[in-house]
Amino acid sequence: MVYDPQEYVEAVLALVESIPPGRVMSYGAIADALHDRFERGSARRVGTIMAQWGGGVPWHRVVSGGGRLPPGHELRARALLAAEGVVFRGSRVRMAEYAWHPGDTDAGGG
DNA sequence: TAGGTGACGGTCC
DNA sequence: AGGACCGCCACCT
Repeated sequence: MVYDPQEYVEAVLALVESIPPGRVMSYGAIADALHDRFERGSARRVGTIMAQWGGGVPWHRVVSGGGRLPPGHELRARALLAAEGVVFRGSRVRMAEYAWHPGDTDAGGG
């Protein structure tokens, strides 16, 4: 299996773009989902990728495992998510309701 | 080849 | 609810 870092980056970005509005995915969930097709990858790597090339995708739908928003973009992400109907639990997203993974329905927890 | 770095994740207080 | 600590891992220098 030939592994190219650039290819992994594209896969991450593609997966982020597939996240339905009003739904979120954690860095770890993304890494785990891609772990099926890439032997390399981790939540850390996904975070680094988002920091560098996340500008062209719905980055606000990617949050930490605990539903926390990306450092430096908390206000921005919060506003964007709120506009999509995401309800916050303090300063965190309620992962139990909004967590999404490939293959799941696009309907939210409601 | 070795060392530093970071949009993480879970635990402990 | 908030903050500090350690473990993890691939990428870059």
